Parts: sequence; C-alpha cells; structure tokens
Amino acid sequence: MPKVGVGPIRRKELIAATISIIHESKLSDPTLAEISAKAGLSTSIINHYFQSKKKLLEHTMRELASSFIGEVTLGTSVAETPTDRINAVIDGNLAPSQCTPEAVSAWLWFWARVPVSEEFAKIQHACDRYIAKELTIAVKELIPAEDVDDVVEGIMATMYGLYLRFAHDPKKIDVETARRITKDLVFYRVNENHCASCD
Amino acid sequence: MPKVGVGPIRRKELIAATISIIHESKLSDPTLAEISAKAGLSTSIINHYFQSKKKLLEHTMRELASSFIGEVTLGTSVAETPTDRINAVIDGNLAPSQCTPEAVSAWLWFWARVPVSEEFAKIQHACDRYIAKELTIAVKELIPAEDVDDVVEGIMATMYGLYLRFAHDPKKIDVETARRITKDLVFYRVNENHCASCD
Amino acid sequence: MPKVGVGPIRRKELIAATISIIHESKLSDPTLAEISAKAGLSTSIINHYFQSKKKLLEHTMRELASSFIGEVTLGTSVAETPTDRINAVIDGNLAPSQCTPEAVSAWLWFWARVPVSEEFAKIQHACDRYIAKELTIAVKELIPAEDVDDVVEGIMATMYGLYLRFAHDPKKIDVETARRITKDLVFYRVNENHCASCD
Amino acid sequence: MPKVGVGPIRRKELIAATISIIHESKLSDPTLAEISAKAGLSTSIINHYFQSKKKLLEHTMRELASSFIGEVTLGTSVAETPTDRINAVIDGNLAPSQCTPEAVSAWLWFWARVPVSEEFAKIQHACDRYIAKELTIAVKELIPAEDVDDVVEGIMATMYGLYLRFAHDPKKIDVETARRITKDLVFYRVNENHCASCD
DNA sequence: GATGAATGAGGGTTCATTCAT
DNA sequence: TATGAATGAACCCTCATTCAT
Repeated sequence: MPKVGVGPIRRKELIAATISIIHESKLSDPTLAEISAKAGLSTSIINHYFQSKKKLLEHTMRELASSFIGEVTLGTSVAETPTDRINAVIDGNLAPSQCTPEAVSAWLWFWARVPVSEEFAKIQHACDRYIAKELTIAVKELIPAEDVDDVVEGIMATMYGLYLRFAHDPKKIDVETARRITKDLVFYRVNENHCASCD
Repeated sequence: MPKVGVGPIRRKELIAATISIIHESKLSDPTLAEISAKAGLSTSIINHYFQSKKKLLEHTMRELASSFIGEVTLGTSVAETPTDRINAVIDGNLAPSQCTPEAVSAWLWFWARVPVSEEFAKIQHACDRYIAKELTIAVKELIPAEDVDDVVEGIMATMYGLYLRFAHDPKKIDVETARRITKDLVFYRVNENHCASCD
Repeated sequence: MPKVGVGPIRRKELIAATISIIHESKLSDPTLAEISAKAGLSTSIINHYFQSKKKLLEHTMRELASSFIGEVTLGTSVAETPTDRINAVIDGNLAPSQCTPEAVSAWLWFWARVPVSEEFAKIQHACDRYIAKELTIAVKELIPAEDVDDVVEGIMATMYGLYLRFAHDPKKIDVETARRITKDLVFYRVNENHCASCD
Repeated sequence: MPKVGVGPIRRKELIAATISIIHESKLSDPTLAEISAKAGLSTSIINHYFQSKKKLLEHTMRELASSFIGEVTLGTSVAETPTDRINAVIDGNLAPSQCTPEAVSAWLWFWARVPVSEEFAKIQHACDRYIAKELTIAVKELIPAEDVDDVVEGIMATMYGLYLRFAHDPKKIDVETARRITKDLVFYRVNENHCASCD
C-alpha cells in the first residue's frame, strides 16, 4: 500500500480552491493570493506544488474535463441502444455534478481562455472529440449518413449553449429542464416516434 | 447639418481596435497599450474619449450588441409568417456580419465577462430578452403553449452554442452550415412537414 | 484712456478660480482642469495667459500677498501712536478679508509650498519682512531694545498660528476673537496698563 | 520573549524614509519611488507592509504625533505647579526632538494635508485636544475662568506659529529662543510677577 | 513541507503641456 | 482670443515569481 504523502492532498485542495475562486470572483482571472487564501495556505506553496500559475490552471481544467468525461462514460458504457447512448451523453453532459454554479462558471471561464493556452486547447479538443464520437456512434444508426455530422454538431451546440445560459442565469433553468430541452430537440429530429402529426 | 467632430470618429476607431485586439490577443484581456497602438494613437487618448478602460469595453460591447440586434431586426421586421420570423431570427443571429472571427471572439470574451460587470450584464440581458421575445411570438403559433418556453430556450442555446464552436474552431463550420443545423433542429420540432416518417 | 482688453479680466478670473479651488479641493494641489472648469474656460487658456501652471500659482500667491499687505498698510498709514500701529498690524493681519475660509486655505496651502518655489519664498519673505518692520517700529518705543526682536517674533507667530487654527477649524474662532487673543497677549507684554496686579 | 520579525523593522525604516523625503523634497508630495529608494528597498515593498501610499502617510503622521505627545507627557507628568505644567508643555512642544528640520517640515506638510484626509484630521485633532487640555488645567489656576480659553488658544497659536517660522527659516531661531519667546508672552499674561510696572 | 521577504514587470490613470485651428 | 486634439511623463498599484529560511 503506497504511502500517500501530503502532496496530492495539497494539490487537490488548491485545484478545488481555484474552481471556487473562479466562481466567487465572477469569472475574473483568479490571483494566486485569492486561491491560496481560500485554501488556507501561503502563496508560495502554489509554485512549490505546481510550477507556475499557468500549470495550476491547466491542472484545474484537466481535472474538470476528467470529471466531465468520467460522468459521460459512466452512462455510455452501459448503453445498449442508440437512444440509450444519446440519453446517456445528454444526461452526463448535463449531470448535476457538471451543472453546479461553480462547475458552470469554471467551464465558461475555461472556454473563454481556450485560445490563449495550447494546453487548454488540447483539453477542450479532447472533450469535444470524445462527445462527438459517442454521439456519432448512436446517431448514425438512426438517420441517413449525410445528416449525421450536422445533427451531432447541433446536439453539442445545444448542450454547450445551455451551459452558457446556466452561467448567465443560474436560476432560470435546472438540470431536468436542460435535459428535457435537449432531448426534445434531438429526438424529434432523429426519432420517428416523436412526430406530432403522427400521434 | 451637424458638424461631426473628430470625437465620434476616434471613438469608433478605438472600439474597432478593441474588438480586433480581443481577437488577436486570443481572448486575453486587452491592454490599453495594445488597443491604442492598433488605432495608431496614444494610450492617453482612450481616457480622453472614454473615461476609463471599463467604459471603453462597455461601449464596445454595447456596439457589438447593437449591431447584432440591428441585424436581427432587419429580418424580423419584414417577416410575414411564423416560419419566416424564425428563419429571420436564425439568419440574423448567424449572419455573416456576426460570425466573423473577430465578432465571434468578442462575443465569447464578452460572455465570459458578463458576471464581472453590471453594465455587461444589462447588455447581455437585453439581447437575450429581445431574441427570446421574437422567437416566442413565432413559436407559440406553431406548437402548444406549454412547450413554447422550452423550445425557445432550446433554439437560443443551439445558436449560442454554435457561436462557441465557431470561436473554438473557426474552420470547422461556416455560416450556412450553422444556419442549416439550427433550422434543421428547430423545424423538425415545430413543423409537421418535417417528420421523417410522414414522407 | 488705455483700452483695457479682455486679458486682465481673464487673468483675474483665473486667479480667483485658483483660490476657490484650493479651498474646495481641501488643500490638495489644484489641477488646471479644475481651475479652468471653475472659471468656465478651457484648460489651454491658462497657458495662454500665464505661461505655465507654476506661474499661475505664483501670480495667485502674489495677489494674495498683495491684498494682505494692502490691508495692513491701510491701517498703519494712519496710526499715530505705537499702540495704534500694533493694533493696526493685528487688525490688518486678522482682517475679515484675510480670514475668509478661502483666504485662510490659500495661505496654509501657500505656506506649505514655500520651500518648493523660489518665487513663493520671495513672496513670503517680503510679507514677513514688512510685518516685522512695522511691528518693530512700534514695539521698540514701548520696551527695551534687547527685547524687541523676541516680542515681534512672538506676535507674528501668534497671528500665523491663529491662521493655522482657522484653517483646521473655521468654526472655532472668529475674527474678533482672534484679534482679542493676540492683542491680549501682546499688550500684557508691552503695556504697563494691562498688569493685573496693578488694577 | 516575542520574536520581532523583519516586518516592524521595515515599517519603521519606511516611516523614517518618508519623513526624510518630505523634508528633502521641500514639502512636495513624496513619491513611493523616492521613499523606497531612500530606504534602499523596492517600491513594491511599501504596498506589502502598508496597504497603500495613503496608509503609509497616515502611519507616518501617527508616529509623528505619537512622539510629540510622548515628549509633552514626559514633562507634564512630573509637573507639580501650574507654572511647571505650562513650562513642561512649552518645553515639550518645542523640544529639540520636535524641532529638527525634518520634524518641522513633516509637521507643516502634515498640517497642510489635514483637510484632505479623515485620518489626518483625527490625528491632528487628538494632538490639539491633548495640548489644550494640559494647558487648561494649569492656566485656570492662574487667571479668571472667563479668560482661560483665550489664553490657552493664544499659547497654542504662538507655539504652532513658531513651528511655521522654523519651517520657513530654520536658521532664524533656535529651540531656546522659541521657548523663551513663548514663555515670555505667556507668563507676562498669567503671572503677576512679570508686570514691568511693578518691578 | 511550508513560509515570509522581496522584487520587477506591466498595467491603468492623471495631468500639464503643445499645437493646429 | 480661445479651443479641442493629442501626447508623454510620472505615479500608484497589482501580481506572479524567486529565494532564503
């Protein structure tokens, strides 16, 4: 049983503090002073565990993305039908754990900084690719091949757009509503079952 | 004929420079030095025409929003059917003028700073309200009342989400694709005509 | 009859505005923007009539000193006895025109800037010399020669000190009180008449 | 034995440097660059130990006032007669430690900035009140009650006025002269012993 | 492992001044 | 005579980072 030093603990504390501060400071760039104060530690400790502020932020976003992908995978790995899989992706994207005010703030902050950091871009790209891949697998079994890309792109846009709206007005919509809105649009599009005129 | 001083001209130049710099500096916070250099003016001039950096940014975002709303109104004002109106809103949102790399960068930058500024929040809220109102007028003539809000929310989320995707990867999709993706989702949802099983 | 241009008028307006602003801005260094706004003129005009801010301030203080000396001279020129003369100096120093909140503020501001400006030092020195001279003329007729300098110095210190107290708390003492306080100390010192034990 | 960190030391150094610079720069507003250079430290360190320039200046003036009151109290606390007490106040006010060119410059600078700062006003008011109180205790045992306030006010004005004259011309008078001038005026006023006509 | 001391680069802002009109 | 446009120097302050302890 490997002895877990205090290092990993501190790192997690600092990452958590970073996300908190991004939210509390209303998406303004977090300062090391704020973060370390939140974690109850000294400023210097950040450069001790991470090498720089940049790397702390990158680790933070990697953590965020990791949790996000984990949440989605949890659902898709047990999906049996295309519909199941689509539902799983949507439920994972819009899972309660991903829609806390803190997480949503962090995501928006992150998205707006993607262009400034190679590393951020990589992380974001990986997330996108993963979700797109999962959705494509399912969607292409439901509609003609030439329509697949558009629909997948549309689904992702809708989910990301709902994040944006969460971030700007957390009280407006809740997780259930967001899931319903997304699925409503999607399944009208991909499922014959949902055609109003056929009911 | 009112004599137009050099003031309004400089203000427009500085606002244009601000948007350019936001894009060029890859969404990092623009500095006055960058902006004024871009405009070929001195740093001091910004505080001369605007009172502070904050106000310059607020004016910039107001300009952005103004142009955006203008573009949408241009279309909706001549729309005759609900379908026309929905198309107009989507076309306006995703108009070429609103989807230049610069504009998209500015919007994303803006969205991520909404929480830090009262003024930003007001501007963003006004835009949202306007688009939501226009869409609601049209959508409620097409589907049951209890579904209207969800669908409107969904349409807006999709459009905003596509902006996000534009911002992260400008080469991936173009204006026409974005419009098609949005309309595809929307009209499958609100129009009996588009039901696949009925064709 | 020499035609009086607008120049001298503007100069007086600007000097008056300077004194007002020194008082209103609570003794912080006045800016040209404040002064010209107060005078209802543009900033540039100051450098037009005076060559620089420095010179405007010097002219302002010269004006202040000039008015001060004038006030004192008005009284001393008609004084017939040493006592008259001393009274005249004190009444002139502490004349209502010299004890307005604005004037007192200007004097304190001025005193604290004497060391920074050659010109200021000259003006202040001239005032000092003049008052000292007038007082000496009178005092040396009342007390032994070897005591004169000390007493003159003491009188001047008392008057200047009262200015200070005016400036810090205008409501505390008024002109009449200030005059009485000064004369009380002085005449107990220089006049046998005021000895309490002799009454 | 409490370990004294480097903090208090630096703070004292910076306060001392501030007073020096006020004097050396001839009462113009000291800049952080000047102060920190004088202390042999970087500019940033000032905001590290004090939070702002404003606070540094407030601490400096508080220190100045503290030393001043300490000096006076040293004398008054052992005064046995009213005359002793008055002498003690005068000697304390005009103590060598309070009449160095640096201290006098700092006091004049301070007095001229009292109106701009709440904190400065508080400090100055406290000093005034303390000196007035001490003098009143003594004076009211020597002269009729209705005259006490005037005389106290006069003594204070004289002492403060002498500071002014020190500041403007350090070579003109020395501590001993200043003390003598003040006491001369005061004791002629409050003591029957000093009446010239009775000798 | 953890901290406080100290720094230096860079930012926004103020302000007197110059110049063309 | 008077002004608005424009500048550049100087200032305060923030903040990530380094280093010795």
